[in-house]
Amino acid sequence: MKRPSQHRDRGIPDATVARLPLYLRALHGMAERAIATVSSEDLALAAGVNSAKLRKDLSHLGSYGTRGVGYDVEYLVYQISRELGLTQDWAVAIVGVGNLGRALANYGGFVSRGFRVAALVDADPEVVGDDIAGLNVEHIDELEAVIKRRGVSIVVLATPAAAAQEVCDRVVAAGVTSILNFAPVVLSVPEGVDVRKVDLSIELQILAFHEQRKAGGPLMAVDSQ
Amino acid sequence: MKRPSQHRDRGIPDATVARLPLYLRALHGMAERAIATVSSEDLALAAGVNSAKLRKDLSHLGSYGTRGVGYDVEYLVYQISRELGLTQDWAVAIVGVGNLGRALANYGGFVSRGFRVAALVDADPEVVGDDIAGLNVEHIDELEAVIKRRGVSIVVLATPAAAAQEVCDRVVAAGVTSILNFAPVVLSVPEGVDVRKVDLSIELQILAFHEQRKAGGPLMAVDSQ
DNA sequence: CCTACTTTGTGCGTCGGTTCACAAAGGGAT
DNA sequence: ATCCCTTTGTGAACCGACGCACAAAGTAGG
Repeated sequence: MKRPSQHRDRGIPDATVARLPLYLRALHGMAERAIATVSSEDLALAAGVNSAKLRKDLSHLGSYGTRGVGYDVEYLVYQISRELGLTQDWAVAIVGVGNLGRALANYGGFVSRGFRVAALVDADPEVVGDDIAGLNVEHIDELEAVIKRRGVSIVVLATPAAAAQEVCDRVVAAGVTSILNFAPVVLSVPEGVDVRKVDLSIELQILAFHEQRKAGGPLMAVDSQ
Repeated sequence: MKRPSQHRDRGIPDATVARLPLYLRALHGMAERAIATVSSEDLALAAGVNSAKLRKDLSHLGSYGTRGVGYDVEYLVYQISRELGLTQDWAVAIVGVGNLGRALANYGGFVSRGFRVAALVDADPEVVGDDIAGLNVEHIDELEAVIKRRGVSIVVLATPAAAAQEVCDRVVAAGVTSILNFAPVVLSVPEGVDVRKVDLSIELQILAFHEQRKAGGPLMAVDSQ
């Protein structure tokens, strides 16, 4: 009982998954401007990728396009959202309410994509109890209780580097299997737990590398200043 | 027709460049703990990569290890820093002093890697003139002047999405060729300008995709144990 | 000096991802 | 209905990255 048209089991490449949110963002913009259908060429342009790549990416979800016409914007938004799991509501906890944690709590981009900041947690008694972005900051001692009570399934780590691994261990022990880590440390987690890391200074260092190349050119003789 | 191959191939793969900051971070930690030499195995563990990959990455910079011994920590720190261009001082301007811009201005990870936040710029008269992280927020009208006066070579965009492209155009026109973009838009820039983007909600969406799979997505195909 | 041991540097098979190019599929006009 | 035009979906070549496995190169000890 094999369906030739169904190849959406396990087989979506990581590189494709990483681009789906990009397409989704471009599609949302088009939906707002009341664009009904879009060609792979135009969508690729809006998302900043090659059109062949876009078509191949979308083909992994199924055949949602119409040859000679393009893709229906609304329908594609729905299909990608469903594939990414954005049709459900995700409760996110932010641990570490420093400058970054605060910025994240106030960041509008989360809410608009099916993510709900359900809890803020910190260790500093100075900030525990504060109201930030309409949420009460809770104490780190309550971490496990908060996760269970609020049904948190994704944790954002915005703690100092030194505290990240310990907090990570605790949230994993509490059943969380998806972590977004802003602390500049390599977290070690058991099999089955997903960690994605964002390191702001790493991005700058990569830019610096290329900038240095550009500035120096083939002859790197201007370094004495 | 193939390009004549350079004797010294200065072309370091992008994947390698992206990992060098990771190695550097691990090495700094070791230097602080007074570790003099380190094997590829240990360093790879600390950086969270495969040891063969690490050795191959380092071999692109030169033969800085000693067989049977390992790598000299201090020396390797210097070599990687130099390769990344971190031995010089980079002046960074942050445009957009909202929650995120504020967090970035206060983020310690920049300064410790050779980056100096040299200017803060915003359009809101409410925040222009404020002191944040020891810096005076300047008005967007002064953008070009500030870039020139402070020798800014890297710009961090933390503006609303709607303003990002216009600011981008202006900083590019002012001679900046390296941009770190936090705004959720695809920037279009001329050839020769590097843009790296960080989109917080994209990372969450990727996590949600995998989380959905784990939880039992379209098919309840949960592995036993 | 010679032997035993450690660790680097890399050749090579493999794999995933990107891109090209085109046949297949649909719409619209006549 | 038939022809022409547009655009998708994909086979296949290409390209870079990954990781195994091993020879080369070094240390240490007798």
